[in-house]
Amino acid sequence: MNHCFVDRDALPLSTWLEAFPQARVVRRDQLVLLPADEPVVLWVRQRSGEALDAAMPTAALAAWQLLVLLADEPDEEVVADALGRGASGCCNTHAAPEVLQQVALVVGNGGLWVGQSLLRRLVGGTSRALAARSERPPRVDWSTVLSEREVQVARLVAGGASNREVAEQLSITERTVKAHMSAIFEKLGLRDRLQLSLRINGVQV
Amino acid sequence: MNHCFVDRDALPLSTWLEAFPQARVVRRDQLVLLPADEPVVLWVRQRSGEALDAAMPTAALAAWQLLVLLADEPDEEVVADALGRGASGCCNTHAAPEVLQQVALVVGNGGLWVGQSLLRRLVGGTSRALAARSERPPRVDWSTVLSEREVQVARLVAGGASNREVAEQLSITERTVKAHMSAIFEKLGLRDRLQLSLRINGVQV
DNA sequence: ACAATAACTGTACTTTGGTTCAATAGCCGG
DNA sequence: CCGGCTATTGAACCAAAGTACAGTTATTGT
Repeated sequence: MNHCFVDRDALPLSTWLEAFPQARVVRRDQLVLLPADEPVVLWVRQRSGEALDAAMPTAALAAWQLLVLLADEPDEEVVADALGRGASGCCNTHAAPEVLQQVALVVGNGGLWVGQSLLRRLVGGTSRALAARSERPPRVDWSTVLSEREVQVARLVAGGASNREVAEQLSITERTVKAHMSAIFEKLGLRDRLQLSLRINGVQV
Repeated sequence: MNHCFVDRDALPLSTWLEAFPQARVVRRDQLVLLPADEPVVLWVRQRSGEALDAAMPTAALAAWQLLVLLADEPDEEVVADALGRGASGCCNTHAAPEVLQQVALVVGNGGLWVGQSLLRRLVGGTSRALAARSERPPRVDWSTVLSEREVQVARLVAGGASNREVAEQLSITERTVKAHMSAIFEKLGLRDRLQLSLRINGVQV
């Protein structure tokens, strides 16, 4: 299976090429120039604020072309719209390489991939859901870098918990939570809890 | 893949251990103390008459933690609710070992197990799923609720920027950034920038 | 036995985040 | 024209986050 990333500019994210070193990267207006004789997954990026029309090709997809939407800001309506236009799936633009490979596996075998969190929204459920889980596995194995306790703290913080809430949850002092946080920042080279959240949830580097 | 059964008491059913002899069994309050360096499926039991809140963990799930609800009395609404809270599936508490293994296979590979009836509904098309969604308490669409400027601030903050960085980026005062943030929190009913990030990045519902 | 690591806590401090009082100015629809 | 919305900013303030320095306890490996 070949892979082709389609973006406004032909500037691939490093994660894309990590996932598929052989992948082609083209601008949107060059999409029609692709060779048409081989099966390919088109990874179409929709940037922040863009309408779906701007990203999705207007031409019909060939039978051997599979399309996955890479959304900078995933949104269930956009996903539903994309699926309605023939896309085989949707995931975050900044998803980790392993996730992209996983998506490719599912899509390549005729499946649909919409990401667990997004699918969950389609299914329904209460709007005030507390569970915060990314459909992406951690980008680096920070579980090996961090100690067991630090990972517990990091998990809670990444889910939106304050230091006090973490302290209550783990039955330790808020001071100790801070100590763990400082160690976490030091080890991972991060600045604050928001960046930690982005890292753990695989949203960003 | 490891398996951990979570119940009010740490008393596993025989079928559970038949399906996964290596499985761990813990009480609900011990959930956060689990080792964090290995992928695991959490089999959370909801006993008869219990609310979902009693069974489901309040803390955020890590990316490598998958959650399957074991319901003593499976109910379609409960299933939808559980999925909305981050579960990867739901089946009967007393399901046969082979069924549990089947569920584990699907869930472990990133799929959702929702049982035949609910699944059939989803296959019916996303449009119907969306229609069903619109009947429930509406989840505010942040990009339409916020003003244009607020959206700009929100995006930068969600990406990890500090107030000062946002101010520089938009050529305004840090004070103004704060004003926008307050308005954003008010409109979206959020507590701080970390929750805003989770909302915007689609990690949280 | 000893070094190293992890977990935990205290006091004190600086920085950042967020709110509460304001206030000024522009735009737009009724 | 005016009421409402938006953008902007100030000063002051409180709360939370994060750092610096210092210390105890337990465990583990050499």
